[in-house]
Amino acid sequence: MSRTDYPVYLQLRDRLWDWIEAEQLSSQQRLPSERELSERFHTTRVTIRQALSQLEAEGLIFRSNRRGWYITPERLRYDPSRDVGFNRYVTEQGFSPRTETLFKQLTEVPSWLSEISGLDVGTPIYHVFRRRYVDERGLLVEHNYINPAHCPGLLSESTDLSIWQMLREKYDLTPEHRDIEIYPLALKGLEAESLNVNQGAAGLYIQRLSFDQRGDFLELDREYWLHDALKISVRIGDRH
Amino acid sequence: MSRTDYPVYLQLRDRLWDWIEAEQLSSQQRLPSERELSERFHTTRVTIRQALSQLEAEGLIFRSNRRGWYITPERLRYDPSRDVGFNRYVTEQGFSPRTETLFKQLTEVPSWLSEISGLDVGTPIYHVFRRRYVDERGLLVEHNYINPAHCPGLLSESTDLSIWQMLREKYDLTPEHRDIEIYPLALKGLEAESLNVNQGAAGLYIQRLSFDQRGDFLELDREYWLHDALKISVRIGDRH
DNA sequence: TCCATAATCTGGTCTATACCAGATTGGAGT
DNA sequence: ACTCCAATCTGGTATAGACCAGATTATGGA
Repeated sequence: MSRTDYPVYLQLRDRLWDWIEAEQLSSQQRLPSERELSERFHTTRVTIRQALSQLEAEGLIFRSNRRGWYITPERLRYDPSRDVGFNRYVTEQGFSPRTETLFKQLTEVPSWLSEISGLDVGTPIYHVFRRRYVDERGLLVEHNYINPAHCPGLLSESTDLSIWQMLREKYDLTPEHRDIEIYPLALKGLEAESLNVNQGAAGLYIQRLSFDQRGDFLELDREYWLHDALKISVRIGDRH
Repeated sequence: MSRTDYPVYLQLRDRLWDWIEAEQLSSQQRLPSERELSERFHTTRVTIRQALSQLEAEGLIFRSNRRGWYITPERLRYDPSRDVGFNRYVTEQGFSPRTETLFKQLTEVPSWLSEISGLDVGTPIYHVFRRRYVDERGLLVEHNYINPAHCPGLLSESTDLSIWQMLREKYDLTPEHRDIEIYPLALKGLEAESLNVNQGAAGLYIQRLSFDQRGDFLELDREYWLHDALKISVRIGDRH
């Protein structure tokens, strides 16, 4: 029934898919090693790796550096237009969240940030770098750049929870409008290392630039997600 | 100056990047063949392909099936929350758009569409499948499912321009609210073939589900974009 | 029991080679 | 000039092997 000119690695993809279904492997479970799979399916490691990469691109499996291949959990639904914190999203969907602050510092506005925020180069700015987990899988890393003019002393607070909740409750800050950018990219450098993926792994970039009522810059959020980790879901035009 | 434990294919990536800059290759220009590059950089074709794939993931170059590698054009800015037609977007940004209708038909609502639209299974529905180009590069394919109850005779119109414009001007239809979903996926089957990319090539999926004031289903739009083709850009909360 | 270390297992990288199929090109014949 | 077809060029697929580095596991001594 299968087309004979169908490449071996795509046939293997289908057989692996079926095998995973038959074995009822579930979220975060480990597959047999590449060597074992290549024997079981009578092919070479190179070809089995091509098939595995295919399933990886499709989001069925993911790799953990030099540890093996695992079944990808369900995507997290995510609405970047809302201020709801990450932790609430995750728990609402029945997962367990965790946030790690990798570093936080007071630094100076670089030129690229000056261009999009309107702040002068060299102005003080908070910079927080965090990693977020769902069910102990690191799904994204996030850079927050926050205008200290509106929230002095922020860095002495804990940043392992929602920054927006803190800004709202402690400093009475709410964004009036936002510029959001989203596009696929390759995870590289610090972001790839922090997420324990290969250089060039597929990712999704989400940037949120927030301003207050006076048009002053409040915060910039740059998120780097694993490509298979989320499903953006937004409702537009519904006021109730 | 380079770390000695840096893998060869990443070093090659850097050298290729520099070489492309030095040669001032620009949008849609072709690179030398893989065999030529592997000689020029004193390595094998397999390794040069790894480096090329890296640059492909980063969006610097793209491949055209069995023709060669080309420089990726700038990303198209795109706001899926607005009703502005594709053609207008593209021309506003200085590119030339083109749309091809691959097929259009009157069919029946399948179960998956019934679940998200609220229409009964088997209800008549228009189905249009189109391919969109920017500067003669096919960037996306798109499935439109339109409720014929609101726009009888739509299929006899030309569908090579904006469907929304037609719905608005000819049938006085405007969506009251929309559910939008966005996530990265692998392009497969019909979508991969229509875009002339390999099975499993990285892509971005955008789905828009539109309802009218009464909450009736108007239209479903499922777009499959090349991963390097667009940058989603949305402004939220700004009423002026 | 604990901890340091060695053996082992895993995916990651790389070479060298071969053949295939689709796309392009060049030339012969009209 | 034009058309058709064969030669050639391209990336795509596949084999068989090798070695590396990080992660895990087993082991043996304190």
